[in-house]
Amino acid sequence: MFCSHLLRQLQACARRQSPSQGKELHAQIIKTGLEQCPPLPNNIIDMYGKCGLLQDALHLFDQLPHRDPISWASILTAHNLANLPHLTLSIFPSMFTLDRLQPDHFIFATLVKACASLAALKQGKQVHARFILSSLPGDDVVKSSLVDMYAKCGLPNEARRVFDLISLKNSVSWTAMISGYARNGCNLDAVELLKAMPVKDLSSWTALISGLVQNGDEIDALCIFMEMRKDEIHIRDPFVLSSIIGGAANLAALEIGKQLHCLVIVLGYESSVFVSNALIDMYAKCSDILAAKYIFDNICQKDVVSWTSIITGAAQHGQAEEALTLFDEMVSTGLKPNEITFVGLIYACSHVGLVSKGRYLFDSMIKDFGISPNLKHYTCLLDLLSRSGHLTEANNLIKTMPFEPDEATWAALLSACKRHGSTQMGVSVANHLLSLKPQDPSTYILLSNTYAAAGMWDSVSEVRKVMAGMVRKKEPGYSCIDLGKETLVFYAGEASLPVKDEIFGLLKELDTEMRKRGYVPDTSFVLHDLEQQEKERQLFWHSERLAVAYGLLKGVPGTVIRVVKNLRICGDCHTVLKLISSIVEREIVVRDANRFHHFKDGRCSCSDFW
DNA sequence: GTAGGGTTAG
Repeated sequence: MFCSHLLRQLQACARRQSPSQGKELHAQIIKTGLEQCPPLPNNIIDMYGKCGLLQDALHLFDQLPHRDPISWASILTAHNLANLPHLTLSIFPSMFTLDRLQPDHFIFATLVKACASLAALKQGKQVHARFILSSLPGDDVVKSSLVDMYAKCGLPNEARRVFDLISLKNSVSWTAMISGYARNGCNLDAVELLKAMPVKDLSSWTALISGLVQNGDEIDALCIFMEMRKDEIHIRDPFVLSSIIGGAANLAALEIGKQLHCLVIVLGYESSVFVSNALIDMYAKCSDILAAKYIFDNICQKDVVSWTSIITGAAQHGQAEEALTLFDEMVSTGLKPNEITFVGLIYACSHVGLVSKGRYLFDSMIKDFGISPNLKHYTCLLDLLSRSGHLTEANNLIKTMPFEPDEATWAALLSACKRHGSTQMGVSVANHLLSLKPQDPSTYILLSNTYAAAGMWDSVSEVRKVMAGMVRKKEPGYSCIDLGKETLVFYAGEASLPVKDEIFGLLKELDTEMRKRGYVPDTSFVLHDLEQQEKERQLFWHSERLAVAYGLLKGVPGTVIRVVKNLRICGDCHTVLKLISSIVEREIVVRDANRFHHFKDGRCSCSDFW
């Protein structure tokens, strides 16, 4: 009787996830002498796991004289909950060797989940095989977990094969499969499956929308979100909101982002930390760093993602001191930074040339916070060193770091070689880069200019040939401007331009004023073989200039002009926009494929390096 | 005691 009362209390405590009450309850159970009375021990392990007290769970688990499959399921789940799926898989074999027990369907599902979160296909297949050979291959819950595992390993067709074998599909099975399709770019299959679902619930819509966002199909995600609103689905939890706000962030679509923020308020989800974190990131990526800070300041329970989002936001906007101050504040509140926090911090340092501070943070991350650096950390560090002229050190780093450098890593080094006039190293880096068959058009400009500077004309023409072959396949450069009442997309060149004459007139007028102030067009950013005058004409019609001109003509006077460009901004446009910002005394913010540029009073927040 | 849908990265 007393035992069942304690059992209920344990379960309630696990649901509330209250560690202090849990410990108290355990102490009470020890006092009553019922500690070994089944089923209490397994429930205590489960409670500790759900309250985030893995060490306490393990301590009790190790002391148990008689462990059963439930004890094992509880301790394995505790490891999954603590975000340690690797340990879930590595302690599992002791179930045979130590206790001579066989896994049941609960344990299979837990193991598959661990494989899914690690995207560990090989181990996932091993668990799948063992499940088929076990005496319980018909369990639908395990099958749903397998659907998710195959989807997360990038095999939606494998996932579908298992999905079709589920005898009684519930909301979880459908959601796993829809999410799997959407995440892997099978948008039509995902939409079709949602339509085929007998009872569509909020989870299935959320799975579709967030999968599309994760796969970079934000426009599709927004369309589906509007369809969901039309269907009058009750948004009973904020999952879908944080997803779709992330979509607006990736598109740098400020007006849509603001509307979603309104929806958050209307639906009463302002207090969700997930939503607030997504809003911080959205406003930062939409270049409204003040709004991002406002959201951040108003979060009651800031977590590591809140801090990392605002630190990264400040860093991307060139506010390095602010980012470093925020970091100190974060540490003083007792929160532990994660690996992403350090990417933001080193990035911040590299943009203002704080070399020793950046190096210090890199070392401190390893020594003081026990975080081992990944490729992004090395790329940031390399960027920091090479930007500030430590080219030899940077070159050594790229050769000795324990990761294979990718296009962005080499391009960062090459860009620094160019800036610091190191032709010899530039050529050797360019050769590496070219052999990687780069995807980014601006990489080709960089390569061509490097070879041209070294007088290697054969290599220049080779670069141009490769470039000409791929340019038709690549997305053309464009710039968007959002004026609230309308959003316009401008492509380079003068064809089919709205208010063409007015734009031409304004740009011409500005060009005259710029030349008075010493502007000479830098045609090294034009890759095609053209006469000087024609090259200048090409620059004149670059999409970012058209968008800015339109903003000056049609936007509310005095407001910030915000432009989003899909490629990197060209060097000549960078010079031009600096000049324009001082001539017209307006702040212009351009978000290009890589970073933000705040042009104000003739200067840019990126310190002329991008 | 098990499975799905949410935020941060050059």
